[in-house]
Amino acid sequence: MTTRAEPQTDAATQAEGADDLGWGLGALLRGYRQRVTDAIGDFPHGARGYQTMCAVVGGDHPSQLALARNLGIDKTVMTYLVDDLVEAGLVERRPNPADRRQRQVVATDRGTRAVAELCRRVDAAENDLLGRLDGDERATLRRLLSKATGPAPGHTAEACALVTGEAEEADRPTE
Amino acid sequence: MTTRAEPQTDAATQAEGADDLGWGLGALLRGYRQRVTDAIGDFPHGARGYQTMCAVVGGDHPSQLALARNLGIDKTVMTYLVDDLVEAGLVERRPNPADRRQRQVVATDRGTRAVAELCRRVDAAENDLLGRLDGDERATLRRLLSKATGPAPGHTAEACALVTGEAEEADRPTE
DNA sequence: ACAAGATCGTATGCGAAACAGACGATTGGT
DNA sequence: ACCAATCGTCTGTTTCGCATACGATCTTGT
Repeated sequence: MTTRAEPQTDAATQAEGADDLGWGLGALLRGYRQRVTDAIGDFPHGARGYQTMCAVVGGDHPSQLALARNLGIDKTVMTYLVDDLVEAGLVERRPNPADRRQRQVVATDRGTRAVAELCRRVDAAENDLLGRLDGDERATLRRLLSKATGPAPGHTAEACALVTGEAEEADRPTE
Repeated sequence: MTTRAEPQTDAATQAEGADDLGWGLGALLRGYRQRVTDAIGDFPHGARGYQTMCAVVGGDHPSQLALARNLGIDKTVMTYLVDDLVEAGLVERRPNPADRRQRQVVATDRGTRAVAELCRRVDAAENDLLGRLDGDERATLRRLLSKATGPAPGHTAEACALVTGEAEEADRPTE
């Protein structure tokens, strides 16, 4: 069958080199989720719920859909995710006066305070995650990530969507 | 120094600042998966299958379990993932002569060629993903990711596990 | 050599999550 | 007033991770 090849061929090094971006991203995100989940304890939906709260507090999203797109999750998921946050008294759903189809998600005082508290713990978790990097490198990594993904979450949802997958259908002829 | 702008309240900026690492990682990984999925077409298990193939070709993993740990996926998933790769004629399962409990996964010639071909497309997809970054920045990002996650995938699986979440229980009590 | 315990791969069941489709409510345009 | 489009919700399907269990195999102790 001549199936076997030596452990490290040209294709091997090429594979390793071309793939370690995806691998590194995956590994780092895994570590992030793991540590954040540990850090925030029993928050409604774990790291996802926390990130949602951050987006609610940090940016002004006119609708649940904008929120969902920003975070890259499905709108049907956002429904019961917001449900649980409301039930926990962390956010409120209020009809957008400009367009009553949309429901604007705003944080309650308690929600804002909870996020501020969690942010400290998450910050510690992030520093733990990036323990192999010194201060300059951490700042550089954050800056490069931010630059690669586009403007910060809170500002222009449209530009963010370019990276989060929003413009894929528009950009891509067929699938 | 930070990319932080001025728009909102204390809690808002704090939230945004503390969270944009997780957000950036998630957004970038989403973009990566999206583009890679598009690029490789109907590969057995999409981006996951491709990454598995890369690990098979690039590193010498003694067992399916080592492979699964390296990629951060469950061993039960690895079973039928390898099943499908075998069925597609890309890899072969062979008992490890040193330990017949383990099944070593080796790439066939066809699998190696397929990976080499896919690597080119994935490389293009990655360059597209990092379109906002220039050459130096891309190299820096890769370097920082690699440094943050530990040694390269193929070499020391134990050290990789430190970041992928394997050693969480053993490592954390003191930290 | 034999028994006891640990490890690897596989099969199975359960719960969570993503995804697609459909529906009511609402908006804007004609 | 009608029609198309959008938003939020609901439902069903499929996938995925995870925990458990079991047979095969290795390791260790006696």
